[in-house]
Amino acid sequence: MRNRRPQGGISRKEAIIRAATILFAEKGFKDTSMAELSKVTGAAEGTIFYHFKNKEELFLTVLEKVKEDIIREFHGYLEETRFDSGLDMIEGAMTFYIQLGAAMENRFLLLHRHDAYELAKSNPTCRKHLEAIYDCLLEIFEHGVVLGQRDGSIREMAARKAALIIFSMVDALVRFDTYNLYEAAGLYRELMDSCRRMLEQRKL
Amino acid sequence: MRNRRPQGGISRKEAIIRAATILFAEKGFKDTSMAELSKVTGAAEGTIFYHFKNKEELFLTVLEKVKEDIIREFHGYLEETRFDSGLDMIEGAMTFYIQLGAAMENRFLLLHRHDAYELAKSNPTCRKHLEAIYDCLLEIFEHGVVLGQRDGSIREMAARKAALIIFSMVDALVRFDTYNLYEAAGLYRELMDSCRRMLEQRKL
DNA sequence: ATTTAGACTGAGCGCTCAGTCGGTTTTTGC
DNA sequence: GCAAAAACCGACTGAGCGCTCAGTCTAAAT
Repeated sequence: MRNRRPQGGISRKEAIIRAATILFAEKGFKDTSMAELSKVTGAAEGTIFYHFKNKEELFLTVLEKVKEDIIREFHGYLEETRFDSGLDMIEGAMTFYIQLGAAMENRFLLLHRHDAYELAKSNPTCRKHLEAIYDCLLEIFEHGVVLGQRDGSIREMAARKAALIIFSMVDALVRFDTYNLYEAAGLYRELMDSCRRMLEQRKL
Repeated sequence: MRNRRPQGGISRKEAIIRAATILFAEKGFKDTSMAELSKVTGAAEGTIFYHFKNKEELFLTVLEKVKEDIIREFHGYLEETRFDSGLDMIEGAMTFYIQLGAAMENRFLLLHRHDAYELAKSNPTCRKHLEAIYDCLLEIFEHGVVLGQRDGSIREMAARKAALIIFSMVDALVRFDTYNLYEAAGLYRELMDSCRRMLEQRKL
């Protein structure tokens, strides 16, 4: 009955974090009970509270891992990819964001819930994690806009605002996909096309 | 101590619905307790369950009112406004959506939470309300695109997809505003400008 | 004045939950 | 091989939850 070393070589603590990520994402913070988490992981409730002093701290640990995962993925992508123009860079980043949204579905779902934002109101650590994620994402788009304006592929406009608009568009696509409201694949081409028209320099 | 007829001439049931709308929007379904709702309205807990058979039915009643409010507002707007072109209609509808998002902040916040979508999975009535709201909104944008394509102000593209993209853009702005992530006013011009460029016919 | 039905009450019930604690097992360092 | 430390266990606790119910109050009908 005892199951000390969980399968796959990962530690019990790590197993709890992974299971919690899925549960928090799929059911939300309030609707995830420690009893259920205990059942899923095979760890006793006491064990969970041995590793995390309370439910909120567990949530914060989950969010921190999500932050690290997302930032690592994006930095990895930027390092191993070269772009011909700022517009190219933005399109590449958009595509990568959409792919990542599919590959890391439950981590993105967690970010689309209200739990983290509510906690961020009272918890500075939580706010820091969220800011770090969005800063990373917005910076990439913003940088692309600035580059594109230098190389002439993108029209003059406030770079941060453009980044926010682009971000809201790809994020909506990821949302549509996770909620099965509309097949992301079906909207992808129109979205990229619209975004290019929105940004590119007009020939006078 | 007794407070039978609540102030303002509205019935006790109506007062409960209004208070519940605010609480569900601001704190979410789970984090709103009947005890708190009882305190806020001045009605005993038993009274709430006299009017609504359970918490879920109260939530559904709230959502139904929200649906009616939003649809009424949009139909009213469309009836009393004339447009010069399809593109004009879309821009008008976008502006109206953004204004409505500010004027009916907590009703929109309710729609941006997960509660209704989670309930919709198991409750067909809930699903119907949500579908009615989004059908109403998307139809307006879609109709604008079709009109614009006929009058030559909008380029050829799948109308439903264009409507989804436009909707996701204005909805993001309303979200930025309610969460105080970015002042909606500061993004408004760029958003409308970008959207026009995205949609309009290109001179060859 | 009496009846009656609908609106309303609040103590209390059964249950779930996050978190605790005393004790046990496993791992580690020597 | 042994002791100390770390990991783990699960029964338990008390607070808070949605909801019930036996009964009270009010206003209109008779």
